Amino acid sequence: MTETMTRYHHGDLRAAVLRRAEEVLRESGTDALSLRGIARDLGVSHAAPSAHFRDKNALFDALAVAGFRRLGEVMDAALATRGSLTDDLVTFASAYLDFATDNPALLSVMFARKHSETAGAEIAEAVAAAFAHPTALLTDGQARGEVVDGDPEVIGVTVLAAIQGLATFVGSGFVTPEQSQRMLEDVVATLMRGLAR
Amino acid sequence: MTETMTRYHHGDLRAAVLRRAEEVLRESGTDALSLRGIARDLGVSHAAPSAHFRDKNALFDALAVAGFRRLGEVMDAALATRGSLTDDLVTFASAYLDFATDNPALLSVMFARKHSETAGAEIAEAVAAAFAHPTALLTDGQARGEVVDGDPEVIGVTVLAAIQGLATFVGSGFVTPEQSQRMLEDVVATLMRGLAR
DNA sequence: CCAAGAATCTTGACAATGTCTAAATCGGTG
DNA sequence: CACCGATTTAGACATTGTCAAGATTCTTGG
Repeated sequence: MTETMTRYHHGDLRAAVLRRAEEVLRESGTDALSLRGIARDLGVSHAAPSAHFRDKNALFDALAVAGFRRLGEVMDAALATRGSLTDDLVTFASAYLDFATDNPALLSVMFARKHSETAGAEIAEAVAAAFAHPTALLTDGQARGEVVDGDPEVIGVTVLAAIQGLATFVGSGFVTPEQSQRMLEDVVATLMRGLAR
Repeated sequence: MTETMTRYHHGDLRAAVLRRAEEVLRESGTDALSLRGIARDLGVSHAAPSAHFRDKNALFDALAVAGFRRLGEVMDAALATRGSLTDDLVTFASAYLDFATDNPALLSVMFARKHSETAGAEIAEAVAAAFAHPTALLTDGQARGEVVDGDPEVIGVTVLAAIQGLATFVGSGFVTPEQSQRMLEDVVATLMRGLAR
């Protein structure tokens, strides 16, 4: 950055590329992301990243994996202390929406449909880890008798889908971050209560 | 209209560009979409589309508007005949997921965050029209005493978010279209029943 | 009817980008 | 210490979005 620490050629590229790529994504969006631009910012030649990322798609794949990993960590941290099921769901959704608000471009990369076959497995693993939480919350809730019976996986999908939908609305700008906090609570309350009378 | 378009130079470009752009989006995805490629396919010069679309972003904006309009029509058609609330919700969700399955790239364009200020209003209108249905369904359900009381807007957001989340999962490939049909029914059932016990 | 004037389309040019190839440079290992 | 693989560089190429004139067609007012 400001520091001209010109190690000869080498440094920990790949990590540096990933870091800078996420920055660009957050600050300027997806179209502003160019391999040459990143290389320029890092002070390496334009083809240097190709040693670590075969393709631009490979970079996107790596960004998606890193994104899901970080999302998982964020949720782990958010759910470190637990309360009632409703509270926990709100906490979970809130953490997710904060992530979506702070990284809309990254989120759309994560849910892009271009992942290579090989990266797909890695991504699927990270997704499973990040999305295991609601199912776990529901399983616990069932054990405490707070939650209706049924396959926690199935019920978890509903919760996950609702929150993911909200995240999409926030990420696409149809809902402002301010509105999202209220909506989130409404959605969780509605989910808990159910629609039928 | 069955008339072949190739008049002199002119024809109904703009419409032709939009049509071809949707085709490319459906058949080859977003990165395969290039203004020059479309112009080539239509047999016009590479700069011809610029008369109708200032930017590539302007084309994306127009695609998003057209997409939401068509989505609204699809839902109108699907909900022409009505049944029980549960059936109607399944019908609605099914129509949405079919759309998402058939046009994943278009869907991601529709929910991209790059819409220009001017197109934003047009899009918002189309979105409101397309997404008014679940709220209407719930209002009717409330009138019949099938649905819990409360602001239909608020409850509608939950339904919409859940379905949108499923659509995202399908569109990104995490869920196959075959799985989505079962999930959809599970999600609607869970929504109706509620989580609390 | 016809002459502007606007809309549409073409041609040419430019910078930027992703990607490929060949050569140079570094680090570690035998 | 020499060698080999990993890393980086330099150069080249096709493609793309965009801009600036210029040509062509359509429209419209006098």
